[in-house]
Amino acid sequence: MKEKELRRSLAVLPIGTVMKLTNLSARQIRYYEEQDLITPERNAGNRRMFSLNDVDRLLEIKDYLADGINMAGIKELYALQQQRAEQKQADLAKPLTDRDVRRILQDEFLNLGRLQSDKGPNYPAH
Amino acid sequence: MKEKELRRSLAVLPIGTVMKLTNLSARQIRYYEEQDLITPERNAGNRRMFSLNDVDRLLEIKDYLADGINMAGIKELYALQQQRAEQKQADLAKPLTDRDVRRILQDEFLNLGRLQSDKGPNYPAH
DNA sequence: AAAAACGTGTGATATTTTCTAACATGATTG
DNA sequence: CAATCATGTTAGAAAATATCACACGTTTTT
Repeated sequence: MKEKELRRSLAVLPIGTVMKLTNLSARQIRYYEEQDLITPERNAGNRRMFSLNDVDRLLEIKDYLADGINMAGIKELYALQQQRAEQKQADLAKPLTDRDVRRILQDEFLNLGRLQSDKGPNYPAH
Repeated sequence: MKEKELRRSLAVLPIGTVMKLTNLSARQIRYYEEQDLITPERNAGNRRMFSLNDVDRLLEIKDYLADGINMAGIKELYALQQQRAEQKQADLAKPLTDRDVRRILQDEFLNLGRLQSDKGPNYPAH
């Protein structure tokens, strides 16, 4: 699935194509960029070049706008989404620190203790 | 798989993008079109617009040329390939005519007859 | 060998596309 | 009502692309 993501993020489309694909005006597309909702690349001649991901996002933006959400709201949505993605990435990167390991082990011992002693008559099932 | 094919045949790329993607010069790309090896679409302003399939084909053409096949040869290859695709399509469209059915049945009967009589000592195995 | 055909590079010129920047505008919103 | 939002429109400049013609080194034909 890595190759596909690469393809989808390749900046190969000029604004004219994106206009047709999204039914947005050049003005709208540039404005959304100004609002940091998308960040198309630039080629050597300063022309904006868009990826399929950009097109997807523009279509999303259209939907959000149709739902009455304004630019600021959409930007906020993407910021949150971005944060969550980063967190997930970080979690994957270093799955367990030493502290995590110690904490987890300690928890297990605590549970062990609880299971073998201290079982009163109303000890919760399982 | 129909949606994917649609995407791959969408003419969305300008020649500049295709040049980068294929490492071919504009001259080469236009010449290959002149030789009917590709047929990019044109937008309202007469600019060539290419699909991902076009890019694939251009890369193929590059390979063929590197292998020493000339334009005419490549054109022939594609013509044959095209013919086979059409035939396959036709076969799928009307899988069996009445005549086919009768012929196939007759073949089976013939084979039956051969199996049950006429088996000499050297009858081929299977 | 001379001539012709191939595949490509290059240059000139015209047209189209895209860029930025500015001003305009109807619809909210404070 | 004044300000902000989201978009349209226009102007002028730069970039990308189109066609056409000529050049040129390599095969292929005659």
